[in-house]
Amino acid sequence: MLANPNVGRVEARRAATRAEIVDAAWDLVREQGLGALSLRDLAARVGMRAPSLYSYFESKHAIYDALFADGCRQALALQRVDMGADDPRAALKARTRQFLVFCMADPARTQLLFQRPIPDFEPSPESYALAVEHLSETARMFTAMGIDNPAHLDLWTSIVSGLISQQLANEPGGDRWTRLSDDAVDMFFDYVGVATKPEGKKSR
Amino acid sequence: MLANPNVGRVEARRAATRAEIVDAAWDLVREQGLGALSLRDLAARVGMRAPSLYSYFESKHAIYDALFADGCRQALALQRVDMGADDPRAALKARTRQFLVFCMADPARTQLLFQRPIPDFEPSPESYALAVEHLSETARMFTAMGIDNPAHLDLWTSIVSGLISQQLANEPGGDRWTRLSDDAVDMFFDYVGVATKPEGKKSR
DNA sequence: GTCTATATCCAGATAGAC
DNA sequence: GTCTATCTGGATATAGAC
Repeated sequence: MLANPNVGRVEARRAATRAEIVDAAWDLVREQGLGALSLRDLAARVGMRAPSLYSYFESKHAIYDALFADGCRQALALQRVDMGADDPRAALKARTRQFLVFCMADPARTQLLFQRPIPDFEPSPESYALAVEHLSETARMFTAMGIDNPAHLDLWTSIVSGLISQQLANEPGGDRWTRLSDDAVDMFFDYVGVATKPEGKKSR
Repeated sequence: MLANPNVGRVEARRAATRAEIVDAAWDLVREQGLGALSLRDLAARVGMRAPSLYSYFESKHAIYDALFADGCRQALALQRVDMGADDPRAALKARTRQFLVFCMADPARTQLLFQRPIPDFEPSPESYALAVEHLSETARMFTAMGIDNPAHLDLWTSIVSGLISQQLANEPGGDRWTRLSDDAVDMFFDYVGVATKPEGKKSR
């Protein structure tokens, strides 16, 4: 068989259109909420009619799944930027603030990624793997800090998710709960008893 | 005007039917989720047709509102049972366990009361007052324990809501997070620094 | 690939007879 | 108060022309 140089081009075009649809879907759910996403509106956003979307996604669930995967990749990318803090306590504070900003910046995305908002929607295994990787990354960070008790990791994720859910449910747009971020880290670190500064690391 | 003894009877009948509808609505949302509540199904449960519900509630939102108020009253009733613990730490542990059982027993109710699950639904002022009362009751308990910093109350509500949201979102029916209840209380109490046993109170 | 047209189904709410 | 019948509007998804 001969190599067909058009195959790559046409596939790239398709991928670009899919990405355009996903971006438009983010816009819609940001404006109207996760549940309000309709294929009609979404198609209109990208200059199509609803049935044409089926050329790119086999169902509405597949679109949610693409959003889920996309959101996971955004969260992972954020998690990989270096925060430049050597002290574990300061590092977790910085990381937590960063994560809360990420979550508050787009409540619909937060809902989709970290809550269970769409009835009958479950991410595909491939997308779910991205979510697992996000948690694994946190687990690695905890191990590096000397926190190896899985229950402590669960306790921590629930603290963060509590700040987020209270903020979003009771005062979206405000900071009554998110501003407790540093206090939450202190409370948690005091409880699990990790050293605030590993001595003899910073200066050589 | 003469007093009409039938007025009371007919109103009582109406209230009873309303209560019957609310109970049937709880059954439905427990089985199928909050969002799946439809007037047709609800009417069928109580042996009616959908339009007849409008004799008892002026809209679907009014039904959600009645559910919200009813759930608040359940939570308030629970909050008022004496837990028989004099030590603040033990008291909060007992109270928290009780609250988590209440929440896990009916995830749909928990969602309705403590999250923001129905688009465009906001409880009426009268119903919302019940929710405020529930929080006030917790605040009173905290004051009695010597915790008067409002930020600490917010921190606590977010800890509890975090345990609940993680448990419901990631492992409904399990106890991976709810079993951290006592640890959470210890962590919190250690941080806010209240005395575990107020001395000279127990024996007189 | 995209369209029109349609199938199918569902929802909440209202009109008016009884 | 309850019903039938209907209004109005929405949804996802499919068939088939172009």
